[in-house]
Amino acid sequence: MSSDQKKKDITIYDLAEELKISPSTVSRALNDHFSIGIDTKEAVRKLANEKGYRPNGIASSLRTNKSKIIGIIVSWINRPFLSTLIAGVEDAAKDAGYQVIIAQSHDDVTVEKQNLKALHALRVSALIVSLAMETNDYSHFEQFRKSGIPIVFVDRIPKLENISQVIIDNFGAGYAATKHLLDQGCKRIAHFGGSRFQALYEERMLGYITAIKDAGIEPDPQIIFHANFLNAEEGARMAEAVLAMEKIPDGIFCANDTAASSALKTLVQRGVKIPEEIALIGFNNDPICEFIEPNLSSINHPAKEMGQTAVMKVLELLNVDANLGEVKPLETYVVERASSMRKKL
Amino acid sequence: MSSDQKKKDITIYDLAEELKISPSTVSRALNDHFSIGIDTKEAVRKLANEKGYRPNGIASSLRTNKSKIIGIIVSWINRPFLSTLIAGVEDAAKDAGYQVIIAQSHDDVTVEKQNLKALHALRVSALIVSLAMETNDYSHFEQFRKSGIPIVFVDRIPKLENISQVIIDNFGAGYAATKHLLDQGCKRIAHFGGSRFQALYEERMLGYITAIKDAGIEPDPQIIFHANFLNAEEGARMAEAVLAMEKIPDGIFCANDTAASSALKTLVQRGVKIPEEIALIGFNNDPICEFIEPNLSSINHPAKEMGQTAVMKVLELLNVDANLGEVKPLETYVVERASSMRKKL
DNA sequence: TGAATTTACGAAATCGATTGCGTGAAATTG
DNA sequence: CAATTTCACGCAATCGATTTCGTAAATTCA
Repeated sequence: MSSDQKKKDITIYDLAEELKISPSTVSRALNDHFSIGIDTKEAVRKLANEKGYRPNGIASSLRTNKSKIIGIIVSWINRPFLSTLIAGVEDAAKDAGYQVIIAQSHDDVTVEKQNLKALHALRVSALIVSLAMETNDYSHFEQFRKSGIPIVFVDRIPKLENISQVIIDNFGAGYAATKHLLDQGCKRIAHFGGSRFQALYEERMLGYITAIKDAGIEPDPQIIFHANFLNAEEGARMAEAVLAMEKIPDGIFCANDTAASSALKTLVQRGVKIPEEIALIGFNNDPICEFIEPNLSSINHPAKEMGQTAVMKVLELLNVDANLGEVKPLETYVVERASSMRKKL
Repeated sequence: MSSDQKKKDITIYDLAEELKISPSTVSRALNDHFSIGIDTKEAVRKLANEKGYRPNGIASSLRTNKSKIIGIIVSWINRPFLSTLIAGVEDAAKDAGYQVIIAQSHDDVTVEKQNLKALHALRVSALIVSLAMETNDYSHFEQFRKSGIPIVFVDRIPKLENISQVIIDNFGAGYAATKHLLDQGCKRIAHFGGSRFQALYEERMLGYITAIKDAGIEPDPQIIFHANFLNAEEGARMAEAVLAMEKIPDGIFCANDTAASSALKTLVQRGVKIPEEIALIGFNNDPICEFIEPNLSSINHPAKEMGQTAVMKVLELLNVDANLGEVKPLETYVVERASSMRKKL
């Protein structure tokens, strides 16, 4: 009610006028340009502070064609893994003076394209993307990249050459998870995998298959499942399918914790003894692992670190000295918990 | 490697030149202005499409002083409740043609202020804020509001008059949770509450106290705890404190699920029978409730709906017909699960 | 048919910060 | 002391879309 007059923002022109100098000088003073005298700089800063001057990022962006905004597209932000990744991105970005703008693809390629358009219109400085589950055509990104805006893919990356990416060693992780079950004495291990469009699930599966073979066991296609979203329902569904088999597996490697938790719950409800009858290991090391009973073994996925690394990549690309390429996957490791530990320590 | 020349974006000037009309006409045509002929509009749209024209949101923002961006500040985006709320905001915002930019305060007032500055510089159209835990001085928001940018507070709101907010009936929810425990036969109910700076925790506690009194029981300050962040560690710590008491409570109402889960886990580990010896109910209805054993009773908190409602409020304020005020709290309800159900159905 | 509208569009200013090019004055050099 | 450099700063264009103020041409009205 009081003085609700929309106070006009004060600009460098206001400062210039008051100090009897030119706007250019004010601008340079504020940006600590070398050609401006120290006293002038001081005076400008002081007044700017007094008058509560706030730079207009929009104007700056228009002129420089850089928005100081990093766009990020993920499927759903309210998944533990992705929200933690975003948290990492936001932290690292803030340190570098960037803001983060988010968009959800809802795992829908069409929406992904729309997001891309919207973020392009905003002239984001760079883009961090985790693909929608079924994205297997990447032309929309190509178009984006042509306008010179760096794109860094995380986790769910396209099958393309010459792109910037931050990933983990999915093959190795899949191998390690399976090896862990084998070490626990499992002889017939099922795999709950994700969409075959996503390289990362393919890799995990390959790791699984390789580990099986290395143990002298012939992989059985019958016990390799593929779910598109690996959500709770599908986890339960695959668990039911497993129980309905003649030769019930004695181990399950599930490519994500959401589905694994659901499967675990279903199995327990059916009276299956975990890990004695079926040993289970998930993927991601979501918080839920430590709360579900029995605690769920998993593969630790450095979500936050991944987000931070992606920002580093972005910064690297934003500077001219872009030394692309070096794809060094982040470290993962098996987190052993009750759901898979047949051999007590 | 191929044609990596940074293609210059095409502008309305390019379109204007090619069509031998003025940029103003192009602009109006694209915005479906009434004063432009139908054929001209068609022609412009067609060419714009062919040439792959993308509006420069930045330029538009500068001119109109509206960014079509909604800023959102929360403590940590990787909390189930908040990430779901943000998901709701993003969905509703997208439908209205807005993008969402996020910032994390990390529950630190200083960071919250920095976020505010950054978002102001970007000239966000509006702001949606959930306060940092310890924020009890609101002058930084006042300053922001003076520049005419609407702010809608969600969940953790300031103790101020005349603000836009989206909340739940925390008093009622606290009352209901406590009443539920009383109905289950609890006689001595402890409360794990949050920061006293936050009205919402105060309200929940008041609901708790009122319910206790209504049942003819005198509230005991000894069993009312206050945690600043209500995280896992504090949940465990408060559980330990409870067990160390002479007169151990037979019920606990915990103001958030993260702490409640941790407390539950601790209690189970200590051999306490849940719900027979201690009945427990949390708050938020996080996904974890259905996975922890025994399943955790909770208060359903409509996170997504809250986000969507906040955007509606924003839209309302962005139009002139701002009918402020009508603070109608969203609905909550008790979700009964094993952790509190002494009386089997 | 002359006057009043309506239709369809253009010229140019504007939003606020940045920046290439210049310039006068002081400082340095030979 | 003349010739250069170095300093410190101003002018004006620029980024791309929007918008106010006009205006010529087409249409309608009396």
